[in-house]
Amino acid sequence: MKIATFNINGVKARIEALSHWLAGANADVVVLQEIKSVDEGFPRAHFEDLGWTVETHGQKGFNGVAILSRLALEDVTRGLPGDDADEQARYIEATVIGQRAVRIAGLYLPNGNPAPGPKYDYKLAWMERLRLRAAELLASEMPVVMLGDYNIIPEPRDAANPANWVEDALFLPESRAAFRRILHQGWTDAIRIRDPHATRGPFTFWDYQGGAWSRDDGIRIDHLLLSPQAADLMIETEVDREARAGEKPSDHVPVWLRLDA
DNA sequence: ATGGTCGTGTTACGA
Repeated sequence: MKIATFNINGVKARIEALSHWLAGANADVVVLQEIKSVDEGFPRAHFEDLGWTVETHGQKGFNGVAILSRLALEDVTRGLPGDDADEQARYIEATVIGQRAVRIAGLYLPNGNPAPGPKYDYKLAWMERLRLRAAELLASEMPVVMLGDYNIIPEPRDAANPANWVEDALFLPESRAAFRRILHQGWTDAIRIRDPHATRGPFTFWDYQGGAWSRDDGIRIDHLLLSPQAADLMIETEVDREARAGEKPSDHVPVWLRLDA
């Protein structure tokens, strides 16, 4: 089972780039972030005609997440538990039925800038809610893949120029500590453990501004976290870096893994 | 030193 995450930065603007990547990737499940669309505005029929089952959790203008799957989905839930007043569409879960059942959590973690401020407070509160949900997912003892745009640069080696990020919500010590607090529950950072001693990257995001892509001034903020039962099934994991060089690209690239499931 | 690029849905704001 091949499972991917892709922050597409607007599904309507990215139909061609996304369809092109899907045609070559041969993924079974894809979680999308920043669809920037309400559910009724998502080009559902386009992807259904290409053979995908589509589940969306959108809102007007910003944010929004979705799941595309070639395999059957069960028990789809929308929204991160823990705050009924939170109206931002950033979280969706489903169980994918392959050779085995795998629980998938697709997330778009708040950016949090500027920090300090209310947006940063919201980011940290959201991460605490994610920590509580992550603990429940681990307790299920299922293979679980919790993946998406975490808006967290875990370590200096995950940025080409870490000094540029020291006051940014993506890299502040409190943000990184909150991410580690979740990791240390027992999750595996798939891309990192593939190459534990890497000194640079691999990056998953390059800003549109200032020629960041051409200078390879990137950061690693899209992550795949695996429960122990999922980590035991991992075969390979990769960043599809070349997607950033295509026509009208997202500022993020897809990251994926293959499970023996 | 400054401003720089996208997408959405209007011409502001979030990233």
